[in-house]
Amino acid sequence: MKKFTKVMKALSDPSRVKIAKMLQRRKMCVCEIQEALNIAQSTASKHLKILEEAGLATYKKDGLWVNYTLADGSDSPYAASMIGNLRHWLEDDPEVGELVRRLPEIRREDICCTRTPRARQARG
Amino acid sequence: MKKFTKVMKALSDPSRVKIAKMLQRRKMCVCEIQEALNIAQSTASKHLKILEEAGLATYKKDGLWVNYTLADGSDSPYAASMIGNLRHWLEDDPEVGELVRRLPEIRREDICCTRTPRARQARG
DNA sequence: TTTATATATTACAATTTAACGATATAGTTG
DNA sequence: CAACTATATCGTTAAATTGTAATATATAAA
Repeated sequence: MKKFTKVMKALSDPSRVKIAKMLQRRKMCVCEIQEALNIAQSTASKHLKILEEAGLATYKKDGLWVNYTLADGSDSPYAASMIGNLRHWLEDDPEVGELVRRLPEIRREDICCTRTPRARQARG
Repeated sequence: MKKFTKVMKALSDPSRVKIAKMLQRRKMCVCEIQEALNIAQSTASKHLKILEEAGLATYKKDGLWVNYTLADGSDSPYAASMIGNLRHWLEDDPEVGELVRRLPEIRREDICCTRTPRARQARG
């Protein structure tokens, strides 16, 4: 029961649904999601944790970066089913559409590394 | 988006999931659900309203009684899908099992009508 | 080893939710 | 119409949720 309601709760928040729909397109790091949704970093991180604990998302560390992807559903049949459904659900939602349209412009190289003096110097 | 998250939110509460699993077996009035879940009448009524507004349940009035059933899903494809999934999901959940086992003993005639003097008199 | 940086965690304010008792409403019965 | 009854709604309270800034952690680079 808990395992089921956890998946439902995870998908009951619009921000998390949007994250899921973006991860459906490509892997993303926390700062890319923060940028795409225009939310605080801690907020993005927390949402991702909730998705992960429901079995809807996973991550792989790559140095400093943490790449989140949609889970394969092996953790939870409920999550598996919802991930499958979300492939076609909400494809024509206006908010999701706008997000997806802007997705190519959301690149980690433009977001994080350029913000500090040292980083700026590094790229000239 | 809202229509989707509404379904998810409705099913993110254990009491409402239990109600859905009971309605899967048979139609029920508010006082039967109140009795089955051992909750206040106003609580049962509110849960049913949330399920109804998500497109997961409907009701038909029959005199004083209001019979709730699972919806046919025509209101929302998301609700339709979840109703379908819930047919097999959680069938072996212990809490749901216990509820379903006790379901035959939950009869409106034993619950509501017998509580007042006049009702008692009416049935001798 | 010091500095930088991407992410996670914590602490807290604001909002939402769930539960209840009390009351209102709608329909029934005498 | 007056009493009764099943359900809905309202007002309140406690708990959970959401979002944020501040801080901690882990990894990389100098």
